[in-house]
Amino acid sequence: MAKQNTVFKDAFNRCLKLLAETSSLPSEPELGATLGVSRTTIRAILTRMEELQLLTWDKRAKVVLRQPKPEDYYPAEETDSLSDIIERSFMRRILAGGAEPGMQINELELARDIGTGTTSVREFLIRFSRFGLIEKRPNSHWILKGFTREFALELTEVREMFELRSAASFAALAPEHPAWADLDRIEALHHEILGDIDNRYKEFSELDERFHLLVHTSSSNRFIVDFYDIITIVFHYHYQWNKTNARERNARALEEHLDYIAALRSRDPARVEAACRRHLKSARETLLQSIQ
Amino acid sequence: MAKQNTVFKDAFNRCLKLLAETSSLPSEPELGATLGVSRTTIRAILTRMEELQLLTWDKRAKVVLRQPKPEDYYPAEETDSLSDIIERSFMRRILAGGAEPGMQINELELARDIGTGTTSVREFLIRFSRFGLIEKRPNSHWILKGFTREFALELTEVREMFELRSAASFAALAPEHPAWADLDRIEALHHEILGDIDNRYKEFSELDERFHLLVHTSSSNRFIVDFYDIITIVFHYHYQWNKTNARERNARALEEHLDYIAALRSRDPARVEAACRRHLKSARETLLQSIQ
DNA sequence: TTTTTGTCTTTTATCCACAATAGACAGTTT
DNA sequence: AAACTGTCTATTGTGGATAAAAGACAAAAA
Repeated sequence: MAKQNTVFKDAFNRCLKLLAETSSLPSEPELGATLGVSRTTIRAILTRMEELQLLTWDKRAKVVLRQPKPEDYYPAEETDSLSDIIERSFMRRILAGGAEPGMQINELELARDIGTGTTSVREFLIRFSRFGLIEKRPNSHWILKGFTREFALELTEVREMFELRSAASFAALAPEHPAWADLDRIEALHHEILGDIDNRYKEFSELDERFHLLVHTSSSNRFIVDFYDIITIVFHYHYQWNKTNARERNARALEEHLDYIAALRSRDPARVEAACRRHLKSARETLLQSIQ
Repeated sequence: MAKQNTVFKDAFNRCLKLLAETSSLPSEPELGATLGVSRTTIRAILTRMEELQLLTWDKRAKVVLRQPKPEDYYPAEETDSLSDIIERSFMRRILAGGAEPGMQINELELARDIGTGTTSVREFLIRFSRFGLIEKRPNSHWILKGFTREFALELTEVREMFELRSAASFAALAPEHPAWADLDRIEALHHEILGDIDNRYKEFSELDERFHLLVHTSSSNRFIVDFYDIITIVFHYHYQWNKTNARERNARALEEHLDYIAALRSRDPARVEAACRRHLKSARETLLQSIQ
């Protein structure tokens, strides 16, 4: 097959949820805007819905006939884009499987393993190479540089440089800048999660990403913001892998965040720097600890 | 054709130069190591040389029959790898041609224009995207973000952060570290070029890259070193494009480098920082000036 | 006039095929 | 024994084909 229709399937599933809430659907362009797909895809969705007798569709009239049933949805594993699948397989191999630094990575073998063509694997590896974990030998294989202590130290060194600078710009933002409102919402979520930490500590990872990304964004520097992708992917897979003491670690990080947020609000550069450094230091220690 | 044999042609040309200097060639593995290619390619080269009656080849005996003539060489344009060709075409389009920020980039059109397949163009764009000049809309086109003033400012901001830190580490290197010897050679070249600036000012660009890369390398941080690629490519194409006052600009930069080098030698952090800042400031001004 | 729909074209994502290149291994030479 | 060559296999780089998805444009409806 030339192209997976995951965009269609995913949009179809999301459209089913919309359908559950109304008795008729809006115009094709409007649906497209809502679901973030083109009209071509919308029309394919409507056609499929008609087939399933979920609605009648005649030009503008889209009348809902019945509520969607669980079997109307496409299974979740069919809605993941190929690049997501490749990313997950690859990260599992290099993080979980005993992947030694220096190991060779073979495009063909990886592709066979995942059950996909080589082109997609190749493109993934090229994209992934900017994270500094693999390196290409032209006309030959890739080399795994490995998720080592050095990697973590180099990553955190740059992260700290960037975040200190971003935090300083954040504190200097005009009071009417929308970032302050985002910060309010994020702070409120911190309190919520801390209030029910035993049950909700797992939500930290996502909140952490949101918070730090907000800080980095205020640098208004594409290189700084883009770099945060590396942090995100490393921490994302890392949290999945290393779960020891997650509750305590997250509770502590939440407290540090609150301190950091208060410092940002004070707009006092020295205080911002101190709070930021304190949090980054403990984030680095957590990461290093989990490496060996 | 499935794959261009540019590796063969380029290695063949380089092997001709080796051949001009001796009466017989070394073993296949040794030749391979010298030219940086596999034995398969070496054997293809030897076969071709036999065909051209440049040598007789029987197992270990490779006797040179005659000196290579100019027509024995493959033309230079056939030895460039496809990705280099694509890079050049692309940079010409976006730097020289009236490429407005926000413009759409079309893989198919670009491929037709360059006379190549879409796969190669696509892979180039993915690799190139880390330079922050283009951005992908999934399932759709790329957007040119443009070589704008903001781009230059964001680039130099990060560059300055990284270089200040690298310069500080450089000054702290042990005296026996090989980087000091590299620095000596680079400094000597500075004096040579300055001594004949009217004729040799064009050599600055390459020397500049070598010097700054040496400094960045001493950070021992892959992200900092990798980032220097972006600087390199931007300045590389930029110098080709903007040549006004090149002689004066380069002379001034060479003087600043010498000052910077002396500061590194002094190992005095304050002096290093001052010299580094001074040079980076003028480098930034030069870049910004040439943008509009 | 503005938005929507029907229809059609273009482009992207992906697989596959094949030449170029790398690399493995056994036998041969020094 | 160590290095080299002959031969063979495996992998990479690249063009081409095709379904999915985007998007252009005119006709139709509000």
